Amino acid sequence: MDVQKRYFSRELLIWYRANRRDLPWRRHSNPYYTWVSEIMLQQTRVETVKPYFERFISKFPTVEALADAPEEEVLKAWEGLGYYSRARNLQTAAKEVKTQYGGQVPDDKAKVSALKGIGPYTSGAIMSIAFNRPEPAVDGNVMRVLSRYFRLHDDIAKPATRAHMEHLAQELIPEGCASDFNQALMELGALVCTPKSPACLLCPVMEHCAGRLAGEELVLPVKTKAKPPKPELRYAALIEGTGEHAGKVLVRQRPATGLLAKMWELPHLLVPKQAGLFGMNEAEAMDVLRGGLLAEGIDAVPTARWVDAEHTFSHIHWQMRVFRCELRELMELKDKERTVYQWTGLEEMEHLAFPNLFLRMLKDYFQ
DNA sequence: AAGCCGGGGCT
DNA sequence: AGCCCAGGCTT
Repeated sequence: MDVQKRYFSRELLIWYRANRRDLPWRRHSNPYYTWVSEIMLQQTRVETVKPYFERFISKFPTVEALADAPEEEVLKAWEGLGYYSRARNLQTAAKEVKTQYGGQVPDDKAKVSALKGIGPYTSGAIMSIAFNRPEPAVDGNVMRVLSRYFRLHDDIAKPATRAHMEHLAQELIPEGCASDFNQALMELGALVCTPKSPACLLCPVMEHCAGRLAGEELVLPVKTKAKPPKPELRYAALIEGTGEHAGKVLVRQRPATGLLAKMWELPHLLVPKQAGLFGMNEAEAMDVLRGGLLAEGIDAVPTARWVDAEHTFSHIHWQMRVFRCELRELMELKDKERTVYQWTGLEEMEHLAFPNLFLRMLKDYFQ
């Protein structure tokens, strides 16, 4: 192995051992903790994950506790984190680990990889961090670091590039130090070799960083851009209860698959784009909403605009206009057309999982 | 290979 | 306000 590689592995390990962050999932060595943290850390920052991880582990301290929990509780514990299929896959996998492996995460790459929600990165992370096995764990941080240090111009959005990086990353693991080294690589990407303004002067491997020496630290890694999200206009209804439902709001549960699966929301409809409806006036908009609600068995009259809200997913941009509505009549709502409706106040919300968009609107309404 | 899945931080 | 970040699954 050449000097540049040896130097990298040695210096990075030394740096990490002096600079590793004290994180909740690093306080004890427990494969279940490693697993939960790695799933939460997919697409999510450390600072965001910390409080979720603490709450999640106190609610579900073991694989078995997670396997045996009601699904709604798991989803509720994930509320606000996003990518909710992660939570459902994690529980599915926990049931598998409970029944097939006696509740112990197996020290076996093939078995770990076969679990729901665990792909090449996460299996590598679990095998290396929890069991100190010399497996690569190549995430976005690692690809950025390696692209820069070795001055690789391959597009990191391409699967073939990831395969190359995995080979390189495995080669770099110092004998017997897979756990620390893989964490060191990711730690460097998170703290020093950051996407926007890398702190090269603080970097333990700056001297042999080919990207930096070529003055290319800001153009690396090369990555094709994602398509912009598709805009969607939606009209939503804030239907306030009366009588026995006074002080509550009508909410519904989303279908079991697809976007925001099984999460709760305000009733709303997608405004068809054809008729140039983006420029619809208020009265027309309320008419459209009234018709949409009626079609679901809700006889409610929109009375006034309440708030506008925007929310961007990776591929869709929601522009939502919320109207206050007066309820005239409610048909049999429970399980109607397989859609579950419920009146909710702050108390009921404790048990229903909402995406952040609606969570914020409802908290705002109730406070 | 491309599209589907949330949410937040930085400038 | 607009840009960027990013694993795994499904098609």
